[in-house]
Amino acid sequence: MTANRTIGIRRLAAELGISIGTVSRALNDRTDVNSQTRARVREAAERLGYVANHSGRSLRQGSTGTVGVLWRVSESLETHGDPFSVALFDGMQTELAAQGRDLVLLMTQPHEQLDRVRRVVERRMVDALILPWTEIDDPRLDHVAAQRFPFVALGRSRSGGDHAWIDLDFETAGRTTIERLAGLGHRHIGLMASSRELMQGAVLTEACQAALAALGLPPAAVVPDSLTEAGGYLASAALMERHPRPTALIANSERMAVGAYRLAAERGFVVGQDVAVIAIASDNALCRYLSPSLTCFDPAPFSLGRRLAEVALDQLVAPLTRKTEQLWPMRLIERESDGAARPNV
Amino acid sequence: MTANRTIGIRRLAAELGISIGTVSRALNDRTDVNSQTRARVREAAERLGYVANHSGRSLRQGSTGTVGVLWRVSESLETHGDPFSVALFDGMQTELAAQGRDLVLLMTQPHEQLDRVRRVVERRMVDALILPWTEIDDPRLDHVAAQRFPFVALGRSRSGGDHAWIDLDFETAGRTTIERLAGLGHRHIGLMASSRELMQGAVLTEACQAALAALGLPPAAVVPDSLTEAGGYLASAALMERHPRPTALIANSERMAVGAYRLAAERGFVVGQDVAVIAIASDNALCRYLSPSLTCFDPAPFSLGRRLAEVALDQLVAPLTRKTEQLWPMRLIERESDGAARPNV
DNA sequence: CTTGCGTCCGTAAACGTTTACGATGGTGGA
DNA sequence: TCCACCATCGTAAACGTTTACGGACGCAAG
Repeated sequence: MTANRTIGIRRLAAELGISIGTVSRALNDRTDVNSQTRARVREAAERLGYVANHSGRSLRQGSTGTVGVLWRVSESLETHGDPFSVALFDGMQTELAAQGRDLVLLMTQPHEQLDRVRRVVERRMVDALILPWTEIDDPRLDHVAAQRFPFVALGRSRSGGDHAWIDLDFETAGRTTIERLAGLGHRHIGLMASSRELMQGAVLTEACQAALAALGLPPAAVVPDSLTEAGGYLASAALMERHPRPTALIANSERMAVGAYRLAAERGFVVGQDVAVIAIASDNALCRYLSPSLTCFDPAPFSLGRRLAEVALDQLVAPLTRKTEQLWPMRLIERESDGAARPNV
Repeated sequence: MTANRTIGIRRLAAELGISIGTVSRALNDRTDVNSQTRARVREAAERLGYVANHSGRSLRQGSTGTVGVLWRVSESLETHGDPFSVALFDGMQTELAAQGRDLVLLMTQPHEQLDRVRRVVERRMVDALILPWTEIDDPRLDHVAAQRFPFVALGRSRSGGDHAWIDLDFETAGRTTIERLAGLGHRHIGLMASSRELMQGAVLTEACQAALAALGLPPAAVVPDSLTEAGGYLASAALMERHPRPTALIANSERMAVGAYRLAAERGFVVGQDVAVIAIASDNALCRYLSPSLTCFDPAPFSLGRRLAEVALDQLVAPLTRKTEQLWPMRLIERESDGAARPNV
């Protein structure tokens, strides 16, 4: 193993006594190259460990062969991680790798998100963007849409024009949850929604209220807060002060549910008996090992990631023409945290 | 907002009536440019939204301004996530952003890791690599070291020559754990180590045995398995068959501990009373919300991430000369899963 | 024998930067 | 007056690819 500099295409061409054009064509599977020379080139490339330089290639063809996904990492950080996102990314990576592309994870603090998007778009650091967790008015979407940059959003939004999106089916999940709780005899339901900016909070709230109205039940008491444990603690505290006191709580994240568990324990309520808790959120190990285990949903995040990557690549070939708009189903996972309603104290 | 193509440096130069060389110098804070022209260029760049193209720049200067980190995502995937890694990455991102660089997360399935490293190194897709979770004989380290590619490993290894590394201080953690258990009266201790390939398993095992020997206690029974819940279940099952039966179990990951919890429940043992459990692993929400809550360690992963990024950049400026070798402390977090020893049944 | 066509390959021009080098004009000292 | 020097800027050559264009050659049909 010589300690030489990286081997380039001309070094390889010189080695073979042919021109760099032919080498490039051979490696890129072009038709106008003899199959025998192609084989020779392939062999030499393999033998010398040649791999095309990434910067050179992407400079020439104006594309990087990568798709970027934004990852807001703030609230994940209460030493909690983010199982849903991890599975999502794994799905994306798998799909992209199958197409010979790479996934680039762009971690950002929430307040830096727009700046980061700007830089990435202007510098053309990736070919397309995947933007998770849309807000009702989302400057990120507005920006990429205005720049005609290919992207797909996880979640709907008022922003970004009629862009491609996939969203979790909070409508069905909300209705399912309400019907389930109603069937268990619950009449007074509290909803811990996400903070007001997030689109999913609005969608979920509307879905739940509509389902309650359809059943002739009184509307839910809604308290928005952040999707964190602290948020769930505060929201549930506010809800449990209401009269009549809710016998069931719906949380928009499993961490909020954890906060509600903590509050319930402090107030002497037994989750699953005195108060039912259902999380309209993605299942993970934490949900299983809480006691009582938490009833929640499974959105099959790996598959969702694959699909998102697929749509992102679609946008690449025909930006803004193929508008995917898709609701993604979530399967209910029944556990122990929700039970029949008890008469209020 | 015109729907024009991306604005390049010559467009910007033309707009100002000066040459592209001057524009480039102005934006890159070179000395040989009039401060007045510099200001004009700055203003125009801001106004027109110019940002240097990433491919062009990195092609020219032979560096990408990014640092890559490998993320093996297989075992994280039992819908669990990976809180430790997330915090680690966040720290890296923070440190790199402060230096005007970017972090690139390279997700890979375990069996693809070496190929991925090869491609990334050859194509010069990043300037340096951070390689977590070293194996005793680690082909990834051998490869990057042979290519003289700047990198830092999280964990020691027999491979890679005398490369830069930072490792969690399993020695101290192991000793602390053993002394704590011994103090509680435990005599027979079972150790669920990682699978044999991983370096940390070997280090931890040796540390525990040494600490036991120093106290005059019999060596621990060691059963290696994967760092997953399933692995913990199997390992603890094997350990609890031993005679004398261990009154305390040490797990090398919090997921292994979860597996042990499950086995204990099935066999009618009460964790924290019949059997003590300590995880020599990074704390997270799951550890807190298990019942009983899990005694484990806090390695301050955010700071660790920052430090790793720092060392990676060190390698960049002086590859292979500044050899950082650092043990990273872990703080014990006392919870409910370990208690005084009971006489065996 | 010419013409035409198809196959294969070499030439060279891009892609958007950075930077070594040289040119220009002005200023100060001898 | 002349020379040296400095500040500032333009020119052009890289960086490593891909690809449009055209040339060379062989072969079949006219």
